[in-house]
Amino acid sequence: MIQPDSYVRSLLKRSPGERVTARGWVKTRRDSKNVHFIQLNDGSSPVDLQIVLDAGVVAEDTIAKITTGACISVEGELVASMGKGQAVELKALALTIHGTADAEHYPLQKKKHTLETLRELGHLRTRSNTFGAVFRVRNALAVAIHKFFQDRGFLYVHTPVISASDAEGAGSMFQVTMLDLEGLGKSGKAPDFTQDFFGKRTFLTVSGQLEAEIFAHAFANVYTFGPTFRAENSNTPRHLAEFYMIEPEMAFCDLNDNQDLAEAFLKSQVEQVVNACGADLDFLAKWYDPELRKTLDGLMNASFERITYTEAIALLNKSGKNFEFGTAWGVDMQSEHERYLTEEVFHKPVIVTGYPKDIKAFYMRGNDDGRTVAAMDVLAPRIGEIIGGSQREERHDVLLQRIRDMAAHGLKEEAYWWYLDLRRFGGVHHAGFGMGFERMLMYLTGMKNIRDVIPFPRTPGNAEF
RNA sequence: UCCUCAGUAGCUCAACGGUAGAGCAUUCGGCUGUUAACCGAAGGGUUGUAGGUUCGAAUCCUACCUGAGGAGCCA
Repeated sequence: MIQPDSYVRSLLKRSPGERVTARGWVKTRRDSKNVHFIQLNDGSSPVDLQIVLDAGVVAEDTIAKITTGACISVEGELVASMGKGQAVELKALALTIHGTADAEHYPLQKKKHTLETLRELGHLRTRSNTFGAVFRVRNALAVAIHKFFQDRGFLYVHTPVISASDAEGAGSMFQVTMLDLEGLGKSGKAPDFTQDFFGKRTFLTVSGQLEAEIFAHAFANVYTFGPTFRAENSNTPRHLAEFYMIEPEMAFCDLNDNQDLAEAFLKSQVEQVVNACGADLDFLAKWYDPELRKTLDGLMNASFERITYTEAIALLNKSGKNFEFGTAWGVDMQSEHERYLTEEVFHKPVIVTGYPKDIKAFYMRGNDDGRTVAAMDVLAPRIGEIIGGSQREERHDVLLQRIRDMAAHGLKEEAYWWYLDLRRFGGVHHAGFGMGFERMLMYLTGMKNIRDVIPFPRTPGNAEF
């Protein structure tokens, strides 16, 4: 295997004269009369290692097999480069071909492909420059998120993927069942879920929040970071059926603390990724979004605007803009409204709080005015809502009444017995939020389709690879 | 799910009612410490699928499939 000091990333920083072995996949080969140049990449760096292979070091028929996509090892000596574009290069003394890539059939060229084409080559797109950069940033972002919370003493909790409850009280969930669907269909009988694997209907989770609240009532500050699933038939560049979500939950926390944390969280992520993946961001900026660095700097340096929903509606009403959808108090804001606020009014992230309770989830804490809840949405330029959260309703009687009021929407009091118990025994004011991992990655990479920031996108009609 | 646009060579695209083309890739040849190298030649197509209109359809019409953008739902 490749040792830490032998990744291409490391080799590029080592000194001329060192004897090393490089391993990886060939990006391209250029031939001269007396010398061959091979661009080698092992996924560790957006910059390739240039291999210099003098004529005669390996047989002619071996050189013919060193084509784009082939996997090779090269032993040699690092030397100062005679050409421009790299400080050091590897002068080959011996070369091994592990796997050839028949040039007539290998689908990746050294030329640029469209992202749509690469999406259909999900098993090979990982070797492209673009997806190398994207997935290194994805890795760095995951590390940054853990570091942010770990530095603050948060406990990382794994909430269940299979769940019997629906955190929002509505929404489309993927059902998990071992019942014989084919047999049921033929018999015409209704399914009996008491006979199913878990003895009740179960689904893939849409959120770990309710379980995270359990942990917040014992560990104070906790966070989840795992996959979530939505069976909605959403066909947009911003939605996936399977995506990753980060959900911190904090006891002794009100909505102001929650906003402070969300803002610090977003800034920390950008700062850490900028520090860890500068070369990748430069590559992405060059090919996909010239404004990327400016956007990221803007987020790090801006003080997020904080307004109430009521103020937001007032701003929209007096904007003079001809929106496709009308704005009125009590109606949720549309994408165009959110974009107007972040992109045209404030030119930076905006935190909107105090939404009407009728358009928000049952667990959000009721405000004293009786008609709004302590909810918050963080809206960012270009991608819209990146974080949604709230202070939770910690008053047992208020929460119980809210659940009963929403029975018509399918909320079952008995299903939330343990959630209500948290308010009966040692309850405390608490708050939290959820952030879509891929949405944040779109922001960081400048990628405009969410399918290009997750290794294997799951969308309606597509579960290839 | 709704609206709009697009499916032509391996890839990126042109031709928009009258003989289907280019660049890149591939193969072959040449040249050069090259930088998504360069120069020359060759091979490569039932124009997404199924119907229809027409003397004639890649081009017009219908349905379906696939992809993209916008909307809704949301993270």
